[in-house]
Amino acid sequence: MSLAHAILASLVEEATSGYELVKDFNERIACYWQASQQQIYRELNRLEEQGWIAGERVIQTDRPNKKLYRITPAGLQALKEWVAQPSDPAAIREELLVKVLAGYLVDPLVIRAEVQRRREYHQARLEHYHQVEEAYFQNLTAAPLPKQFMYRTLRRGIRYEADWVAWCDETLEWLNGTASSATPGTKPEAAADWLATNLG
Amino acid sequence: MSLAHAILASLVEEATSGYELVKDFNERIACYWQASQQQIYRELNRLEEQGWIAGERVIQTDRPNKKLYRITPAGLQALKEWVAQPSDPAAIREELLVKVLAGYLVDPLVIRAEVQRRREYHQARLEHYHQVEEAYFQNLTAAPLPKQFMYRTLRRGIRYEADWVAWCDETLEWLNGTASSATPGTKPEAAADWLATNLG
DNA sequence: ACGCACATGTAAGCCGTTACATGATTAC
DNA sequence: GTAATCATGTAACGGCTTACATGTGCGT
Repeated sequence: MSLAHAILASLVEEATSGYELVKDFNERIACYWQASQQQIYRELNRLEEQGWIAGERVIQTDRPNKKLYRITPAGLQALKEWVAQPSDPAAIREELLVKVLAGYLVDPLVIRAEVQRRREYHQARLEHYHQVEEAYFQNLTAAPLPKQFMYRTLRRGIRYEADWVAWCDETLEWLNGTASSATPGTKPEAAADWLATNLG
Repeated sequence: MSLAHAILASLVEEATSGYELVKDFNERIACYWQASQQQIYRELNRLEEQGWIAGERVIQTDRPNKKLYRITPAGLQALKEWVAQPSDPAAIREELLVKVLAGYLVDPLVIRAEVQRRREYHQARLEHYHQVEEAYFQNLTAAPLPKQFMYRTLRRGIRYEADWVAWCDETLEWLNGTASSATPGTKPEAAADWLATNLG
């Protein structure tokens, strides 16, 4: 039920329409929580039924009408209680790494192209985050608390993207060396030597 | 359908039982793909129905009987085709960062304790990965290709955990400064100045 | 007339989580 | 006897993905 709380957290400071929330999730929230348009509209309906948010129809003349949602006292209370509870790390399910693991089965050019593509993706996000950082988070010591907490989430996004770029770089470097000389479809030999190791 | 392919990739080099696969997923695969016991057994049944793997009952006297699964030629072909296709980055849904965003709503001690807890978690995983690295990935240039590709996935895990530790450290440092002087339940003021910014 | 930004929905199906369930063998 | 490891399942539920669907108002 964390999507609900991510929405609540976004509604604390100002009333927002579903359409605007979708944009927020695509833009500034995406670095730590992704949600689709369909998910968001459904969750808004649930939250309203539950009384944690209240929607208000706003008639607009220059645009289609919209519905503005505000967090209710009950919603704020629920959010605070949820924030105070411990949470587990997110599960990781990264297709690219499954493909890297099986990379010896295909033409090395395939993996190299894919890692290169990922590098460009993360590099673009990183540059965007840096622009946001420069434009909106300069005088942090003078900024209000919510903004300082928000900066912490941006820092996570920056680190995450930079780290991916660095992994792509070291992987590309390796691919340009050893792997380029290998023949595709190389017969796999026993390589899982570390199978016996366990996580405490 | 990537769990299926993660399983296929694990079965290429050797026949494995469901029980062993569960352990593999908890230990060496967890750094890029997490799956529960229930998921794995269900997926093994589906893969066998589809003809991508073949199971064989093995009678054991010193232990309960087990079922060994092998990848079939059709399964290997399917895996190769899947690996050759491009894949999107994984979706991130990190509860901790939603809580950090709303951190100004609660006692600063709550967030600090939670970030500290996360730091210890990632630090422990990092140390484990480093042990695996030293024990099993020393002579990489002489190692067979599959092992070298596998090392790339371990490197991703090492980087990921180290990056989290570093973010926790910089966040804790900040929390020990500014945030400790703030009163809990501070009234939120307009802080979402960067709402207008868009991701290309 | 057409495309774009704005604005909000429905529905099917798959995947993952949670809870429950059973049983064999070894070691203490 | 009882805990730990080995070994394999079933079932309900909820969340996420994918595809489809509708309509307004502005600018060119």
